[in-house]
Amino acid sequence: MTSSSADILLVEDDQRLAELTGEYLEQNGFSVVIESRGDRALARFAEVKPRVVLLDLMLPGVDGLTICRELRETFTGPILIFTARDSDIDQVIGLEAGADDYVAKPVDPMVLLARTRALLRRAESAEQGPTQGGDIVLGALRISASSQEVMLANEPVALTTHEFELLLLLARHAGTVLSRDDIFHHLRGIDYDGTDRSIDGRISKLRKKLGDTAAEPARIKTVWGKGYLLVPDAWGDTT
Amino acid sequence: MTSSSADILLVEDDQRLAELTGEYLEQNGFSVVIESRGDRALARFAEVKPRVVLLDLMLPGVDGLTICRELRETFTGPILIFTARDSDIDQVIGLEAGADDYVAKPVDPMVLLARTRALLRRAESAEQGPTQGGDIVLGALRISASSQEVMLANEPVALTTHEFELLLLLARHAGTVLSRDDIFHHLRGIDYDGTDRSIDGRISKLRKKLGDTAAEPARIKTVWGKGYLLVPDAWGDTT
DNA sequence: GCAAGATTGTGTAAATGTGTAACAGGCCGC
DNA sequence: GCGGCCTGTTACACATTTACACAATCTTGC
Repeated sequence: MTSSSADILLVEDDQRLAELTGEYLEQNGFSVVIESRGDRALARFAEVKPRVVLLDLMLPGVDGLTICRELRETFTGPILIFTARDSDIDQVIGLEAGADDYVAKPVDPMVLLARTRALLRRAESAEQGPTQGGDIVLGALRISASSQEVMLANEPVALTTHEFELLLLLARHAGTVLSRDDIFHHLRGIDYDGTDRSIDGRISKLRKKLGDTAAEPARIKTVWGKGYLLVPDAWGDTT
Repeated sequence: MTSSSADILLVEDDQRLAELTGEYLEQNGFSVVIESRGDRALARFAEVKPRVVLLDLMLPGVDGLTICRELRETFTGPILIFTARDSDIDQVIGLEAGADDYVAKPVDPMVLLARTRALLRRAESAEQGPTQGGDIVLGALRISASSQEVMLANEPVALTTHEFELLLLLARHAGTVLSRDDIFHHLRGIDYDGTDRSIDGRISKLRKKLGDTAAEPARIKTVWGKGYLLVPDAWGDTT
């Protein structure tokens, strides 16, 4: 389940090309999963949960554009189409199907890498949102990123560095479920191995310090099987 | 004059090409400002404050890449480079200079339009925050994909992960019959074996939690021999 | 280098979700 | 109305996931 997550899902039926490309991307720091069958692309996507999808259109059996559209129903991250079908009109159709980029084959892996990076750069910098730099205020909760201080109802809350960073992460994405995998990526830059319970421990401490209980968590909720979620409006009045 | 704002800043020294392209973009709903001199691009940018910059690299006097880098220091929106310099390595350099896309000249205005739209789509949807995209509202039913929360008539409905995903799927395709096979594909990525009753059970629980009865299902209907269907307008008034 | 504190990993009981089987009906063509 | 197939519902064994205490390891200030 969470066991096989990766940065990039590469959907390409030409085995040799796929492996070559995948290797190049991996040499440059990405983890890659290759899927050669179009009809399994969606299933594989659900399993791998990649940050970006590289999609060949010419797949046996299934139309790549259909995959692209169906992906877009659930996936907000970047989709890059790379294909031999390279007329102007094909490009337009591909982009309107929801793709973010459209590259003609044959494509130098170097170019693919540069474009993938450009897509991720944009998608993930935007993800952090405009709250990035300064303070976050949610009702009576105030978090100052610069001074590493947290105030709740005008009382300072003493947090350790990691507790603070976890809270900050949750607050930046307030109202969004963050999986343990997300949390590991943001806080440590590594994949979650699926067994580690240290996040749980940190959440537990955070809840205690913020006056929340696991039995009836109003502020930091557990979304079973998914992760944790900071509730935006459960922090009392701004005073 | 200084107040002249526009959607697109087009930096291109070939007068004829610039006008042709600009016209096409304007016909498609964008306001365009053309700047032919590279050394004035930054000043013009500050004046126009466009949502996106289309940048030719081969400008007399100034290096387009330098403009791109300098733009990036203040501009977070999309930059698209279109140029005659089209080797792989040029692309990589352009993208690493902070550009979001790199297109070879000559380029069909249609393609330029499609790519501009794709860039804006991503840049501006991200700007609105992550909660925006995944929400579905049908009358008094509100589903938030990002927080995995369901509200019915302003009351939260407690659903398990699978119940939630099933409801989300039905709601995304509201008004369309989804077969068990469709549901299996979307939720588990595998074929329906024809005997599994787990979907039925989940539908049953969903109906109960959403105040629907199987005898007279107004909200989630059974289409006999086909599958299930979420009725779009059976959820009461928006309140 | 020491001690206090922070961080990470592990074990385990408890909580929660899930498929399955079984039975009771309902729908359909004839 | 009849038989065959499809669906609704529920209970329950089973699997998964979580909370939290505790121990091991790592930092940090002094």
